[in-house]
Amino acid sequence: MATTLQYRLLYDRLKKEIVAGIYKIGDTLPSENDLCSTSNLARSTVRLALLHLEKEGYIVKQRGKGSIVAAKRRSLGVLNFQGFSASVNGSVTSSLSVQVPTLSTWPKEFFFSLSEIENKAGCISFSRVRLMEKDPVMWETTYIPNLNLPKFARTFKLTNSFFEFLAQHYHVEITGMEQEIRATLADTKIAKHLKVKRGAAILLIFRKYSTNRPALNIYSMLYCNTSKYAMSNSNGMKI
Amino acid sequence: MATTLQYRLLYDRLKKEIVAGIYKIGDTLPSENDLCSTSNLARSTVRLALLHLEKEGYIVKQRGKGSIVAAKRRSLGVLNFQGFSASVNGSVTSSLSVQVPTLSTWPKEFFFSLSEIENKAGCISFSRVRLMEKDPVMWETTYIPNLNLPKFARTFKLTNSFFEFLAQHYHVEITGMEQEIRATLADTKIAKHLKVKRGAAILLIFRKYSTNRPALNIYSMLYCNTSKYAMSNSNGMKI
DNA sequence: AAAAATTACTTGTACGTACAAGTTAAAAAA
DNA sequence: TTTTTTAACTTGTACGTACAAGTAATTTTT
Repeated sequence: MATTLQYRLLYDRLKKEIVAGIYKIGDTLPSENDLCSTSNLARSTVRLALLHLEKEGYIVKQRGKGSIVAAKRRSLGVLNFQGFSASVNGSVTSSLSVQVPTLSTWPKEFFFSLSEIENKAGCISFSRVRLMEKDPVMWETTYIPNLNLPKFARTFKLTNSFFEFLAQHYHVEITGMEQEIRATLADTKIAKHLKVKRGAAILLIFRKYSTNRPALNIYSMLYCNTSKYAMSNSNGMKI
Repeated sequence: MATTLQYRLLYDRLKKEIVAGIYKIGDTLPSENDLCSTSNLARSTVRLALLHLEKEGYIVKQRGKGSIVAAKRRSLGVLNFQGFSASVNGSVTSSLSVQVPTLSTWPKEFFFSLSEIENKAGCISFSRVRLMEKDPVMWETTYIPNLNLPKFARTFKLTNSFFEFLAQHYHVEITGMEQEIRATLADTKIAKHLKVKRGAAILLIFRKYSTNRPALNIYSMLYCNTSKYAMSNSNGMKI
């Protein structure tokens, strides 16, 4: 259903024209009064449209000057906190399998403390390397407690999006995330997987995702080569 | 100079009352019409005040219901050493001054692209080293455009909290943050400030904070020694 | 007793007017 | 030519009216 809200229509039109490059970064939009007359709207309605454009970072308003088209915040690179496949914008990404899903016990000295239930359930783990433009940039090992996820190890394919798979097959939704970030030096194993020299600077991230199943947390350990692509949060994160 | 803007006065009053706990989280503020009559303002003026409160996360508006006091979003995605400013947990933290606030031009090849306005305004920068239990763990350089922040360079003391200072003296509130994270190797300068060996693994973070002043962004560059303390987001980040 | 309709609230959209305040370029004065 | 003033723009604030649309409790109907 298409909206018939006047400010929405103007907002959509201007946004389209900015995205299409009709108004370029640094350009000033037509003044509010101009927009009023050309679109036959009251100024308050025009201002409402501009307010939303500003809120989303398409323009910056300056008293006495006008509404200036801004460089919309978009992630330069790579991995945001929402998961690899979700954040793609233009770059070619893919995955290499390192270890297919395997049921075992939890590693000793695990990087997050586990609940008794998780501990008893045992651990499914798998490992893959992520590529950006054919460069390996991230080596990711994921650990899940083996809690009521029938047939997971057999049916999950490493080329799939893990979180989408969980949502579709088990109705598991991610509700939160904690992480610890360190810098470390590449050892032989890391060097091999990420194709860097031993002693290169590597980003090391431990993550704990909580889900809508209270006992089910997902853990992951990431080694990242940030020499070419940085880790970033895609768009102005609210704090 | 105290402002005489009507919406500002109402905004300040409501904000104070929220912070003071007169309106608690989950409470609904008086309706827009109530605020109109009690404060003798037009509804558009009242809405302007509420708009600003909403933008800064003090309230959430819901059509048909009202303006509901929200838990102000605080440092959800901000990576930090456990124990700095927000989430103190016993650790003794302090700051060492490296460079007091200085007005100059922006560094060439700045890590974020600057707007024309920011570029012309020039740059105030300062630099400090953060300690955890007497260990230097972070070397932070902050860059601010010199935009309508009178006397900043002289009055800001490096032992103060920078964001609190901005809020108190200039009504500047942080509304968002973007960051880029890399791993790098310590050079001589980093080694000296963080007391590590050259070639040690160092976390490098570029941040861009946006504020309630559309043209005013705050930039900072952080070198972190994560060998003893990791960076983490304090509480389960909503994703 | 349960379902439907009404009513009284809430915020959202849209119209209008008027003046204040910041910016910039052109015109006037030095 | 240089400086100052003016004028013509821009967005910001503040007032007003009217109705649409969502919410929730009450009243009416079934």
